[in-house]
Amino acid sequence: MSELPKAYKPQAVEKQWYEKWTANKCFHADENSSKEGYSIVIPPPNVTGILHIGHVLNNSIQDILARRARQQGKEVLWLPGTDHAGIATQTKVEKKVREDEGTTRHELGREEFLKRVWSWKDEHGGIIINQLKRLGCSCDWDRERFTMDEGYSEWVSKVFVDLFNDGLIYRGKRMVNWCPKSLTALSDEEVIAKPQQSKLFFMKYEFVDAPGEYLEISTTRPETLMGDIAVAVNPDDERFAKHVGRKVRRPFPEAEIPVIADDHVDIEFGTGALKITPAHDKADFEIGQRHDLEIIDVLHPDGTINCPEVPELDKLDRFQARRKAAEMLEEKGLLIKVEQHENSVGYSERADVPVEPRISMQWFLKYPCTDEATDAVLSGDITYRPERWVKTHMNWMGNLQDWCISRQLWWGHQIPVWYRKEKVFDLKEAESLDVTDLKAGDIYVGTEPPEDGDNWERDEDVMDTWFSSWLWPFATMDDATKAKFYPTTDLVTGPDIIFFWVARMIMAGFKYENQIPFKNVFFTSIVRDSKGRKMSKSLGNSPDPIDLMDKFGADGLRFGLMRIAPTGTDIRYDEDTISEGRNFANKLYNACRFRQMHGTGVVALESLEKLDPHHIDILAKLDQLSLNLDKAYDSYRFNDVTAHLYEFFWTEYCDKFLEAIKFDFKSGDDAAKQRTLAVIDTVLSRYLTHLHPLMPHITEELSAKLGYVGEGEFVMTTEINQAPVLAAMSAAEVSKFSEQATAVYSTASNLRNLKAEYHLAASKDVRFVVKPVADWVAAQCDTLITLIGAKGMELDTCYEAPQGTPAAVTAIGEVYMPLDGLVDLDAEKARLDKEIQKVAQEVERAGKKLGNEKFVANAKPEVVQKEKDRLGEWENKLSQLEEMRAALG
RNA sequence: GCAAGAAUAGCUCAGUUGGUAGAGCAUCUCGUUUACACCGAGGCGGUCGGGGGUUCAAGUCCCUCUUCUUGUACCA
Repeated sequence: MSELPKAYKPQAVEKQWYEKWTANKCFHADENSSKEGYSIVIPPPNVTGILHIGHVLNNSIQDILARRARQQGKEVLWLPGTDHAGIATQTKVEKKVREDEGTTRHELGREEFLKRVWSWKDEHGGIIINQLKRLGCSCDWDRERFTMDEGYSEWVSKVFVDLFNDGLIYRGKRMVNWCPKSLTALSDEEVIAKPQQSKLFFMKYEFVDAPGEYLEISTTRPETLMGDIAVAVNPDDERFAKHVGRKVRRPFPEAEIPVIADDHVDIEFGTGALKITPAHDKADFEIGQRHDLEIIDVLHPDGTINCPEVPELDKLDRFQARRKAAEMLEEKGLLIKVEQHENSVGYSERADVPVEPRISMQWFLKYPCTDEATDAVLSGDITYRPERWVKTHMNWMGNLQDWCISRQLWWGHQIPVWYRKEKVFDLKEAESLDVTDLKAGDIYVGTEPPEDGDNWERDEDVMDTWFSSWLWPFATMDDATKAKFYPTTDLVTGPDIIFFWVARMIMAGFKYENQIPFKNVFFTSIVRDSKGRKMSKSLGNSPDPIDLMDKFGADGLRFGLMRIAPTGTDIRYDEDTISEGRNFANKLYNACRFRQMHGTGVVALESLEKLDPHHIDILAKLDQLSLNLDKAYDSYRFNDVTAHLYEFFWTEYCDKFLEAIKFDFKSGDDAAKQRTLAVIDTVLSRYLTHLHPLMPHITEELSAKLGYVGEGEFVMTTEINQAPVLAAMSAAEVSKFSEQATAVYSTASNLRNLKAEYHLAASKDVRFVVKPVADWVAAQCDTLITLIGAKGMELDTCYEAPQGTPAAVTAIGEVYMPLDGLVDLDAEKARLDKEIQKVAQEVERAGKKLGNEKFVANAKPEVVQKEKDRLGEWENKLSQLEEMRAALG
């Protein structure tokens, strides 16, 4: 055992322990184990993504749960993996292809492009995994999965085919969310509504039968007016009812369109007349359906105008076209005014551009097992923490829309549908396709390509990434693993993907495994910056966790983050909190270094005989810590876990206990020293085990260095010892010692205070005289001297203090601080008066409360008793203080 | 609009059946005594967002208002 350096350097230590754990297969989950199973599947991060602070929070919690479960003797599976992240990854690679090769994916062709994506994946796919390892994550890496690996892809196809055969998947022409940048359809969940400052254009359409007479219309999208096929008014709108059935003139391309009546139109909004563009607005589309209106699409997929009849606008970008169309209206004298108007616009989650409502042929899924999934959450078979997310979940479940699962991308699971070549055109243009079309023999749906493949053409689209993710809890496991570890125990994820992922996994779980996929869902907080903003790359406010680990260590980062990880709300990220984690690691390290300086070899605690109050006290607090941790873990209160660990070690162990025992080491009494070392070893070895889930590396390091864990053994694989250390001692005796220790500590605090008031904080020459309250005080004087930093402490029941001797009433009795030549009578009088005033106030307050009959009658007996005890103490103190004050004249 | 959450010390946050408001950081004063200055001792700092109510007693329960966050709906 080598002497430890003065400050803890986590970097090398952490790396070394991770390697040791891996080499010894500590993370391996044995599906044949007879132990109780515990399992978590990781929310798979984007395969080419990099770690951000949200991942750190999320995965630290999972690691803490997994490590704690191992310590409780469970067989633990933490199953890791990554997600192919269709749009995000494809977009990245397209950009790279454009930059590096000056070409596009279409020029390269599907096969060549996919080669580029795979090599990008191979190049960057390991980054986030290595970052998780750096963090200390105890995943079973032998079971690492990827949503596009072979077995997983088979599952995805199988599920598609199965749901198709069930009639739950169909193809149809629908109004979908179209991303003009990624050139693909999106699900409703991938559209983010953003409030915007828009312009509301007021324009006028001339009545065909009455030239010079106009109908006023308001719109935010003049660039789509070429697609107008009608103007709608509310049938109850008295202003316009008479116009229904008349025709107005669309300005360009010029056309006569009818005025129709529809309830959807809001009389209050704008002019009360709504232009109907069924191709470019969801509501207009529905109105169009009701009135059997023609659909005129005036946009290209990329958001540019498709309207050769109006050359001024044709091929313009939609936003340029908006301005241009307004100008054209103005030139024609048809623009009345433009108002500022706040509305919200749907943005593509990935590409961050406004989505375009667009009619297009897509594959849709009717969700399976919705009833079972709803019941599972409502009945509590699946627990949500915080519970309020149940409501959010239910709001969504109650308003389910069919899921648009096809994407016009190449990177992903290609839809396993083939069209007979000679009919491919008809089939692709067909209004709808579903299981009934299989019978005609013109489409083929299967996990394997059709045998006469040359006669078939495969659907080009791929599936939404989430269509693979929703199978994650079971598609990642083989049968033996499932038998042991499914359903999984805990799922830890962010509430932002409750619809994307959590809710859908529950439905898939019921559909394919006939049961819930997980028992508890823990939703983490969202980490925000100090101004309360979401962390984002574009804002540049997202700290790099790797930098933080370089600076504070993985353990420090974990501990610091967990200290502020609440169960409910968002957390504001503050680097100072992380540095507290580093400081704590250093404190721990130095406390262990202090132990090491007093000899090698673990000293066993063989007996509780002859232990001092502060020994018993710290052991009692250790036992209490264990109980507190159980409670905090049971309720997933990680900030409580952290707070208990912090408080016990820093305040109770270091600030109080370690200071108190320094006298044992100075005294020269070897037996006393050995007893103290035994207590230290008991506390440290257990404490390091308790702390391990939060700070896995340093706890292994120190346990090994101090010999608490043998060569080839690990804290992480050691079952936690739950038996109380003080089991052999009666509760009454324990509390007697604890009270004595508490009295000593509080007296130390009082006397330090007294010293400070006389500017003697630094002086160690001060002597004290005590009028003790009990016999046991005598044995505590040496400890007190050490704690206070004083020269001596005498007991003298009959002590008569010289006039003006500073004194304090403490838990061990009246204590005097004789100061030769330093006595200032007036100062001491003033100090005592102040103290008396304070105590008198307390006596009055407690007296008043106890004088209140209703309080005594209604409050719980223990509350009343506590108040009585307090009053007694204050009164006692007051009379002592008054006595001392009287002695000064 | 609807729903959920939040508002406590200068900052970040605790405060679990109502019973004398807490921690860390920051700041100030002292201090390198055999672990640790990534430290120790001590101090300063709060009418718990405003207003009402219930109660002997409210940070905690109820009502209401204000501000913020997050969903969600509508948005021509």
